[in-house]
Amino acid sequence: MLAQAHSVSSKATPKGPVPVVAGHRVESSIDLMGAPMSFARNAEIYGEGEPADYLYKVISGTVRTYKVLSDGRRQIGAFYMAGDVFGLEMGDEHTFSAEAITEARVLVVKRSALVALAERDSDVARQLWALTGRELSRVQDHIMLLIKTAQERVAGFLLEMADRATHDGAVELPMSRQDIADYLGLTIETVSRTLTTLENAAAIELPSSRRIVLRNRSALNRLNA
Amino acid sequence: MLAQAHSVSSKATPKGPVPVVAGHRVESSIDLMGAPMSFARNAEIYGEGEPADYLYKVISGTVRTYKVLSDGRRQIGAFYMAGDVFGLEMGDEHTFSAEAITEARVLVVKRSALVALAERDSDVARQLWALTGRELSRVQDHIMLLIKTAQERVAGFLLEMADRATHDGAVELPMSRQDIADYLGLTIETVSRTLTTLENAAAIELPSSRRIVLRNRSALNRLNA
DNA sequence: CGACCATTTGATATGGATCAAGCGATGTGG
DNA sequence: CCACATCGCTTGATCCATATCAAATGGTCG
Repeated sequence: MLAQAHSVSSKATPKGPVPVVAGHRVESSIDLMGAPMSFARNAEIYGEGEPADYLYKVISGTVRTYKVLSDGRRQIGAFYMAGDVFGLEMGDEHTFSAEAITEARVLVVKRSALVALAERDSDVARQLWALTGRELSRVQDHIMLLIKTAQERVAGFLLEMADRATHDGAVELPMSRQDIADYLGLTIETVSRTLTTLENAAAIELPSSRRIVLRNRSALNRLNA
Repeated sequence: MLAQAHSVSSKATPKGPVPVVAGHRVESSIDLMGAPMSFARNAEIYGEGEPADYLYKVISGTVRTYKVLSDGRRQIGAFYMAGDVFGLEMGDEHTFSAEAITEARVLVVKRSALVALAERDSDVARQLWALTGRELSRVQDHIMLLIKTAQERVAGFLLEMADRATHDGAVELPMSRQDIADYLGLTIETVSRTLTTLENAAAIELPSSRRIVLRNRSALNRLNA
């Protein structure tokens, strides 16, 4: 349940003026209808199968969505960072679970309110459609990653993250090796080994395990096939 | 180019009353705006990167969408059969290529017309959104397939096809082993071997290579994890 | 009938998984 | 403030599922 999930971390504090997230004026109506909430590291935001009454927009921090198969294998569907919207469903249940990877602030928006608004405002309707469409291309790209070799998957992942989490010249990874492995359909050991291989090939540098400098983008792009 | 692609197969024959495809009254407005076209086996319907000015609805036959990586690996995104809509894009270019697997009849609908209509008719807008959403869940399911073992992928594929192409007790496969392999991220040999394994395990029967009887669904479902 | 193409089957190779230590950073209790 | 437990990550050794290479079989069409 949503209520329960929220109780995991903190009080909902809908404080006065809703914060405006950088860029993305396309989804302005979403921003205006939400209430900000905080989630602690590893807190559940919602679970698979729960009613999808809300959608979410990341203000700060990182969120993962995932599914767990009966035998425990976990597939991470996506990582969401500042500005990204997640949890928007066509059906009435969430098809993935969502957890905060880091301490995270998230705008929570009632879906029924948006859908009702979309009924009369074709602009809002288009925005909702666009969100679903953006998600679709993301997932399609993800599929293309999953058919590649380990090196290609890791290179692809690094390039993807480089566009989203670069701080003074280095990619800042908020997620663990296990998260990366479960996103790429590999094991933690393979991810680790592949990173060291890339480091030895002078394609990247690893100042620390969560901090990666892309030394040779074209080499990574080449792997990206 | 669309024009060129179409010339591959046959003349566009927009004959009088548009045929109404079984069920799916949800997309009625789409049905009403389209012109039927025929495509020969293996004919290209559109290519990756071409302008996405049209969307398509299968009347009969089967269509595959796919991408080819620089080194020739091909990933099939989906198989579309009677009633399925494909080629609907958010951007202005097709992100996959599309080909007829069998002789196919397809309703071709101008996207701009639909989008314009959606602007004023929130029902049409919702239908377009729903189509994108349906595609999204299909792709998400596909991802879950791609992280599994060969047996699980093939079992999952058979169950998926069973819901869409069963004729008097047998699944009728319109696509080749190569198509299946490229859909599942396996080789043709692995697909073939897996099928014989499943046959030996009495889970399926193979009267012919394109005809499969599901003898033990629960066994397949179990593999589906 | 013969040629061609799709599929199956067989033999071997290999990329990534698994099993198993080691190592470094982080935090906790004494 | 240090010693030690813990956790996340890396590295090493081995195994195995699937790929690759190769050939045989079967089905289809001119």
